Amino acid sequence: MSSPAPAIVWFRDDLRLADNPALDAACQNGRPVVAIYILETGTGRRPLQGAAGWWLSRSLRALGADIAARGGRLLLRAGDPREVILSLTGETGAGLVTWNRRYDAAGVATDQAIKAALKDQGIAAESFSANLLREPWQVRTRSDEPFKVFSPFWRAHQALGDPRPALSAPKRLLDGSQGLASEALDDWGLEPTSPDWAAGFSDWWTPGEAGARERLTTFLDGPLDSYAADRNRPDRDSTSALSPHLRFGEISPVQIWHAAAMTAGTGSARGLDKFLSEIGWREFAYHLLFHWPDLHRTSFQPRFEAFPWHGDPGALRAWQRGLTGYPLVDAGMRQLWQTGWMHNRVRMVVASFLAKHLLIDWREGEAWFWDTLVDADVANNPASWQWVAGSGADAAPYFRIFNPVKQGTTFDPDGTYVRRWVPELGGLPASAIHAPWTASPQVLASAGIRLGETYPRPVVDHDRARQRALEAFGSLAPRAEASP
DNA sequence: TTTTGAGTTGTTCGA
DNA sequence: GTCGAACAACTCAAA
Repeated sequence: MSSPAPAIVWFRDDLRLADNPALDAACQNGRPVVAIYILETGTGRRPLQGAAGWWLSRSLRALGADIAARGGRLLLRAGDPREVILSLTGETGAGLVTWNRRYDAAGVATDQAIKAALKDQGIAAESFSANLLREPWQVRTRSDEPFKVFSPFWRAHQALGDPRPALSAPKRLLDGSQGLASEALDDWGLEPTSPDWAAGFSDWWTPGEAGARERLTTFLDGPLDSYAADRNRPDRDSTSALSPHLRFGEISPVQIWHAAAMTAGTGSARGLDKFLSEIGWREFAYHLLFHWPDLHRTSFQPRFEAFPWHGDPGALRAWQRGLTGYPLVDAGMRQLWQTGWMHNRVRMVVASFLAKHLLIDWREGEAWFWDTLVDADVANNPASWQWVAGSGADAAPYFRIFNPVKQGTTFDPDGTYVRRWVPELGGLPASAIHAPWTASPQVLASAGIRLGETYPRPVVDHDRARQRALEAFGSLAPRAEASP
């Protein structure tokens, strides 16, 4: 008896073997599997770059090893997926192609085109829900519209019941890739060489499915209990730090949901609810992206398209480099640069600082994060930036302007976080660490600090910047309907 | 159709 | 030091 025709499983933002419906479907009925990852060009999707490229490279390495350990092989090819997939079906005689869905407009359009082309050739194509708890079109208001406000969205989402059960990983894979060409990961140049700005990343991260699982376990066993309060403390390791693993699908929200619900004891109900609602915000961001596909380019509230942003290259550069003179802002921007990640509370502070203190277009900040975050996410990143800037769905009101000094004294009271990332301020006492310009000359001298030389003076004065922002934002026309 | 309650994460001021 | 109000109305989503 000859073996059945192979199935192609196309890995994208789902670099895992467990709870992978596309993989699961491909290897049913004893089918040989051809696993492929495509470095995509020509489809108009946002190019993956910078820090996320580093992560992708490491994650593909891990996935390739995991697949090999089960007897299979991960093919790597670069190009237009509409051509690569069709070429591969010709090379293999595959009768089935499977993948897990994505939700950005260019990705959806690409997938639809490929599905239609495969059907024309009599090849089955199946796509699956894998990377969200619910598909973005499943959650609707009573009047059958998409949601624009988080709380009712999340209530309606939860009212749909528990997510589907998680799938386990296939134990063995029948390799259908004999004789097929694969490119070499190193040739893709995803990891930097000179300068190697990612040199410190591997101190912090273990990309891949095993690393994701370990991170989840560590979080559930410890910080989850006090998550409701401690999640705001950048000086503590109190968040899950799962974002890059989720970004690349090394773990699924379905797996996280079940594991968290299973682990949480009665005492941590608040921590659990809060944690799951953060997963909910990710769901909401994808809901928004699916229904408002231009989310990263166009303000959700159209009136913001008329906002007089300041083009200020010097201030932008100071922000990017962590040289604004506000220690909490600078600590965050340097944590981002050195680790590819930033604590969520600090993300809000630095984003508010860019959009409100500096009046720089949120798109500049979104683009910088897109380049420097290992978790750069096509939905979360623009949705969160628009939320902070005030232009987004259910956004922060414009008069909510974070005071970087007050945020520092509240959420980093001892200055531990600032000292870790802005070492030149390390000698300051906690009373001055968030506002060095208020320290006496003696305190500065004994800490070895010369303002304007070893550490910058503030690029803007908080009170003046706040007034300026209130006036600028207050002059905006009233809100108009955002249309999908 | 109209009404109504609600709406992630803040800061400042003055009593 | 603490507390409530002001900041600004407006939209969303359900009843």
